Amino acid sequence: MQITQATEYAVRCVLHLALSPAAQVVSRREIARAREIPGAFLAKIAQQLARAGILRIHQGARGGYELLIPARRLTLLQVVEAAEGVIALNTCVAHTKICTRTHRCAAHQVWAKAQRELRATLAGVTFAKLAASEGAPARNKTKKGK
Amino acid sequence: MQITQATEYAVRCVLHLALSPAAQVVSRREIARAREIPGAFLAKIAQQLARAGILRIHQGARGGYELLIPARRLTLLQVVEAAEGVIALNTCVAHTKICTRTHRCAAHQVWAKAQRELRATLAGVTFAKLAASEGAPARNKTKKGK
DNA sequence: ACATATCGGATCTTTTTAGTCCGATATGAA
DNA sequence: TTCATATCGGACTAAAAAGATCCGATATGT
Repeated sequence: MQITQATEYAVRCVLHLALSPAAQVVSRREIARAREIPGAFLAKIAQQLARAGILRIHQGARGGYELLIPARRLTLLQVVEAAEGVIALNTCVAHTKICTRTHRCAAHQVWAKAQRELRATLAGVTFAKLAASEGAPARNKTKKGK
Repeated sequence: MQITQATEYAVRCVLHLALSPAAQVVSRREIARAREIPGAFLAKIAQQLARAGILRIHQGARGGYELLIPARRLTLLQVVEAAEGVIALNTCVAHTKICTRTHRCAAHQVWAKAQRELRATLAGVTFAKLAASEGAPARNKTKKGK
């Protein structure tokens, strides 16, 4: 019932990229150091993010990671599900396929609803927003209109 | 990011009790058989539910489990957290204590919000409700007014 | 060509999950 | 008051997932 450490790292990594000048390649080493992520582990996580189309990996000298999706468009949900797989609170709501218990599982609807809400919440937060709240140390409410 | 099997079993067990005549003791064996739960495992889970005050365990001949909280009052959240521990999407929102990252963790607020919503959703569903939807096989929408 | 830097698969360790086992204990009934 | 029944509850085990690390292969800027 918790996100994994890898997901937490993925979020930190993408946030770091979102805070860097757009379309810039940032080395794994730098991200790992700045965000306190084990370097070798970050490499693995980045691969998943790359497969999901969230970032591009540049190999070779002066290589590193480049954010492919603009922070305004990139949601927390996308990153979480890239790292974690699609969110599913219970195995019975995991595969959209019909599970044999479905019809007699009273709680099924509830898991499904909770799952929808959770995904909606995460989908409602972009990395631009996160970056803003990180950039401005957020005294009390550093929010503008919306 | 998923509930455990133990939690799923706990829900099934309590639901079974909620569907039995009130204040009745139902044997572990019966519940295990009816709800497809490994008997020995159910014993462990029941202990947690008992510690949480959700049910009483009767030892000895003709022993078994008895629901202590009326189904109308008992929510899914109570059972889930009895089996799973308090829901926390991220370790940083787990202990209400201050984590060193909190102030620089932009996502913190989001996890906290998602967690609140999830708990609210589960708290909004009573076992009376679940029992009703199980009792009435729910054709399409067997819902009354609300 | 070569230093730099990531790839990506294999491997390892630790923790969690899922479940079993069994001597101890409690209880209803003969 | 004994005995069959039934759970207790802690110790134990197996399997899976999580969290990393390692390393030969590969790509690239200079």
